[in-house]
Amino acid sequence: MALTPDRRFSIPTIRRLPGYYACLEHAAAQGIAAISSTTIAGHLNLDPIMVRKDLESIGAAGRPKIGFNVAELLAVIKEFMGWGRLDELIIAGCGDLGAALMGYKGFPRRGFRIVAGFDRDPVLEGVTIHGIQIFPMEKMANLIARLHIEIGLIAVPAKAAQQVADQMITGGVRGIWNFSSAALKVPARVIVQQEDLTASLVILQKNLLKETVPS
Amino acid sequence: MALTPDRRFSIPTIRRLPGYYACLEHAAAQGIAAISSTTIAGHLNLDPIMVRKDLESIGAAGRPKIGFNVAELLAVIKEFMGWGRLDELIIAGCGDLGAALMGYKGFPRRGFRIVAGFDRDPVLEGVTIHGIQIFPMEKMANLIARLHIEIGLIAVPAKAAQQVADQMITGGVRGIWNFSSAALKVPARVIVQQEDLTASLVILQKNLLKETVPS
DNA sequence: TAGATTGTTAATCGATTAACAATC
DNA sequence: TAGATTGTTAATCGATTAACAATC
Repeated sequence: MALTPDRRFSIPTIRRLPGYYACLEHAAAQGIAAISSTTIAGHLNLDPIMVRKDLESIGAAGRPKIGFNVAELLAVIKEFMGWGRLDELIIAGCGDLGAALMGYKGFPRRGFRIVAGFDRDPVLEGVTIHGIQIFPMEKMANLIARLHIEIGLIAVPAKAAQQVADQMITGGVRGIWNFSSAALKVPARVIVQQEDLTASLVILQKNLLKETVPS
Repeated sequence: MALTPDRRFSIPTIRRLPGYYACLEHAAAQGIAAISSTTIAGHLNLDPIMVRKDLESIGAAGRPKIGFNVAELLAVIKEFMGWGRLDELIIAGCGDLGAALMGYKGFPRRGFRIVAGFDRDPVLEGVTIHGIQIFPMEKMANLIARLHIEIGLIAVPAKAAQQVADQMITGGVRGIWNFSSAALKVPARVIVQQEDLTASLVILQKNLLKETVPS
């Protein structure tokens, strides 16, 4: 039996794609039809070879001397990133961070829709934030199951995160995007993507430090 | 002249450290004095060897048979991540996302303080969000210079991002944490850390997909 | 002591960079 | 055609994983 081609995608590549996309949108807005990997790389401070490798890995093809067709490339990235499809999410925790995520325009623009919010606080029950209704936490598992939601966002304090995760898993999510600092215990079949904004900030800081004190 | 030891830190390591920290805090709360790399790894679904390597790279030492001293390890991570120091930031764009970042409790807990917000909208002028005052955009460069701010957060729409970045650089920031999707053009000495939340979401999605269709 | 666990050295793996032939 | 740019194959680099000796 032939092995599935094992569609290999690398996480660094995925992280760079939004940059390429922004760059291409910019070019498209100026009516540019074709763009070279060198030009893209120049805008983003990257190696042109890396750009070509990334694009090749997602199935884009360019033409020697000409470069890559802008419209075509936008379409390929959009397809690969799944920005055409619509994916529904739910969010637990509608405090500051949760409310911001509910209103974050990047999600709908990229095909992600938060269909419901959940919060422990009874004051928020029935309230609508950015057009999304908030329900009591007890209803979460049931709603996840009924709507076949696959991904849940956790934006509750660290102390409550494990319990919330358990309820999400009971409902049937397969992936959790965890904005709390808690280290979640989940069954192997469930995937947790940890998001720690302070880590990003520290990386930036350390890079500044490196700049200041070169070896 | 001796080379500076070229303190090598790897970005993946930095991304994992908050997880270790959370795990250690949990252990500390239970009164556990020492913990093995295997235990930490088990909680976070990682390889114990990787945990040891990470800890070694930031200068932590354990003892055979015993493991790592919890309190000591917490201190080493805190020191390495710079969570003890206080670092001041400013933010441009006080809309949904900006306001959320201004209220994000993870920052003060980790020694980051947003000292001022800036927004184009005159309605917001003088308004205080989460205790942080908002100023008109025109005052940004001057305030950055006066307070010697080194890092600026950009949470404005993509279209306005470049102009805002230029003003930050005029003021003298050395690092920009860019939450907009715009590909910023900056001088070589300025470092941009791009944050694209939808990229994280796509990575989670792709991992779910991989789970479903194993080769 | 015996066994568990660290610390270190080597092997593997994957991502980035380089070299260069193919081609429009 | 000549030159620029892609696509591909090889080399390098860094991070992860493995093996094992040191040690409490």
